[in-house]
Amino acid sequence: MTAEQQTATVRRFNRAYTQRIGALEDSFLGMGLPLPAIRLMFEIGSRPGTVRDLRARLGLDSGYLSRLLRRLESDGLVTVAPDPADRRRRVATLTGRGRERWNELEARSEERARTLIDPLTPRQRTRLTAALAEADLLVRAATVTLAETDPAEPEARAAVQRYFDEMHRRFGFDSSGEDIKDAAMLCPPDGAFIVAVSDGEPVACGGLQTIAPGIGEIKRMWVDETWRGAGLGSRVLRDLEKRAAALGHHTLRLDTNETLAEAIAMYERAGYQRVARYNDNPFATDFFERPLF
Amino acid sequence: MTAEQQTATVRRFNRAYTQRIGALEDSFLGMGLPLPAIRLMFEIGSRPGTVRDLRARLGLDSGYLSRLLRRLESDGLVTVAPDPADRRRRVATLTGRGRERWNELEARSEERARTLIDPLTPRQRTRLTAALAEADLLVRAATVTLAETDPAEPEARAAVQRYFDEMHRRFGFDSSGEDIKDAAMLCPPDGAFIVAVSDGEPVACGGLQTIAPGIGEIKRMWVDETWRGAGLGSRVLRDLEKRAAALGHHTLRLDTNETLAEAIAMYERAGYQRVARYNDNPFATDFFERPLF
DNA sequence: TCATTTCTCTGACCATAGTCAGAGATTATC
DNA sequence: GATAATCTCTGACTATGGTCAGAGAAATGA
Repeated sequence: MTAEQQTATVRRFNRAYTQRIGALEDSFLGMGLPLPAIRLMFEIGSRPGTVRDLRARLGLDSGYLSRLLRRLESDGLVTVAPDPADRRRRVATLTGRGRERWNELEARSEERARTLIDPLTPRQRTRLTAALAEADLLVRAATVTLAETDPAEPEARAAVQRYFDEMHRRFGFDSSGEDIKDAAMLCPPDGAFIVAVSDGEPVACGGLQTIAPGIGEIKRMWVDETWRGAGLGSRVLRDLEKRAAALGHHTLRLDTNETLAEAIAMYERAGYQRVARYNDNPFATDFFERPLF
Repeated sequence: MTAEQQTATVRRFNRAYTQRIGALEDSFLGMGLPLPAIRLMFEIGSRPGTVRDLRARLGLDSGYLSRLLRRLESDGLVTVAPDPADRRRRVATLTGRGRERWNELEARSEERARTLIDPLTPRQRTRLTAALAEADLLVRAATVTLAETDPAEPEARAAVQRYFDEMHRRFGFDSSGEDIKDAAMLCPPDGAFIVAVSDGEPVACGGLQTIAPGIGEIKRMWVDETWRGAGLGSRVLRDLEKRAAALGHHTLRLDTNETLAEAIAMYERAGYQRVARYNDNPFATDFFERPLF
C-alpha cells in the first residue's frame, strides 16, 4: 500500500467515524447538562482530583473549569473541598446524587457503544472489536511523545522503576545502586535518556551511554506490557541510535537476558547481531552489536 | 469476548480517538474560515450540488447553510447560481480561488492524516491502515439503515438495476420484463422489498414474494461489491425471514446461479440447504430451502 | 388561472463554549 | 519576615454554531 493509499484510508475512516459518532454524542443532550459538564462528570467520577489536576487532564481554561464546577456544585452533583495537603488546592468529588447521575451517564455511554455493535452479526462484532482494539493500540502508539528526560526526573525514575520491577520478576535482576549509575551515565554530554509518555503516564523508555571512544551502549530498554507490539521499542531504539550517531559513535552495543524473547526479536529486526560477551554483567546472557553508518 | 468487553473496546477506542483527532481538527483553525464553512467547502469541492442537496448531505439548517454560503460567496470562494432545470433551486460551485483554497484544505487534511501514520514503523503502518479499513467497513455496515421500500421507488429501482447489471455481467442474465413482475410481487400484502441505504446510496437489497400457500421465495439479494464481508447480506436475509414468518410462511426457498459463490456460502451459513429444482428459471442452477420456525 | 407547494433567503434570536485579566487566599523561597 | 509564586475564583467579554419564523420567487396541480 502506498503512502497516499494509507492516508486515504485514514481520512476515509475519519469521515465515516466522526460523522457517525458525532450523531451518537447527541444522546447526551437533554440530560440537563451541557457536554463539557458531562465530560467533567465522567472525569471526576472515574478519578477524583484537584482542580489543577482536572484542568490538565481535560485541557480546560482555569476560569472555565471553575465555572463548570460551580454549575455541578449548585446542581448538587459534586462537592469541592480544600486539599488538606495544600490548602490552595481544592479537590472535587461526586456526591451521592452525583454518583447516581454518573451511573446514568455510564449506562448512556454503554448504550451508545451498543448501537454500533448490535446491528452486526456475531462474526462481524468480533471482527469490529478486534480491528478497533488493534487501531486503538496503534493510534495511541503513534501519538506518544518521545522526550529526552533527565534520569533524575520523577517521570524517568518511574519508568526505570517499572523496568527494574519487570527485570526482577523475570530473571531476578538486582537493581541496588543502579539508579545512581544511571543518573551519572545516561545524560549529556555522553549519554541520553528517552521517556515515551501517553496521557501523562510513562509507557516506554530507553537510555544511551558511552562505554569507550566511538562505542555506545543501549540500556534500560523497556515497553509497558499493554503497549507491546506497537513498534514503540523500535521507535525508542531508532531515537537513541540517532543520538549515538550525533555523538560520533560508530558502534552500538547492548546486553540482555535470554528470558526477554520479545526484546531479542526486536533487536534482531533492528539489525543487531549477536557478539561475544563484552562485559561482566552477571544478569546478562546475550550480547548484541550494530554498526552505525 | 463478552458483550461488555466488546462495548468496553468500542468506548476505549472512542475516547482515545476522538481526543486525538479532535486535537488535530484544530489544524484547520486560523485559516480564516470557521469549521462548518470548511466542511461546506470540502463538500462543494468534492461534489457541487444544489443548496437542498448540500443541506441533506451535511444535515444543516436551511437558514444556517444559506448564511454559510453567503460567507463563502463574499470571500470569493464559491458562486451560487440558479439551477436551469428548476430555477427555485440554486447550485453552488467553487470559483478559481475557491479551488485553490480547497487544494490547501486537502493538503492540510492529508498532512493531518500523516501525523497519525508517520511516527509508526512501516510494519505498524500496514497494521493500522488494515485495522482502520476493516473498522471502516464494519462501522459503515453497522450504521446502514434497512428500510422496506416499494419496488417502484427510485431508490429500490436503482438497487435492482445494479443487481441486474451484476447478474448480466456474471452469467448473462436477461432482465427484460423482470422489473414489472417485481413491482407486483415484492410488495405487501404477500411480499416485501428491503433496501439498505448508507450516505444516501443503496448498498444492498433483497425481496420476498409468496409462491405458494405457506411458502415464500427470496429474490433480488444483492450487496454492493465494496460492501461485501460486512454481514449486510445476512442482515437483509434475516429481516426478510422475519417478515416471511409474520406472513405465516413455514418455508423459504431461493434459486441462484452457481457462479455466485459468495452468495451460496452466505445462504449455507444462514441454514439454507440444497434442494431439487423447483422452478423453470433458465438462469438458476442451484436451489435452496429453509424451514421457518 | 389560482391555490398550493417547494425552495432559498433574511432577520431576529439564542445556547454553548469558551478567553482573559485580575483579585484573594495560601504556600514556598530567600 | 518579606517577597514571590501558586492556585482557584469571579466578572466581563467573545466567538461559534446554531434555531426559528416568515418573506419572496418559482414551479406544480386542479
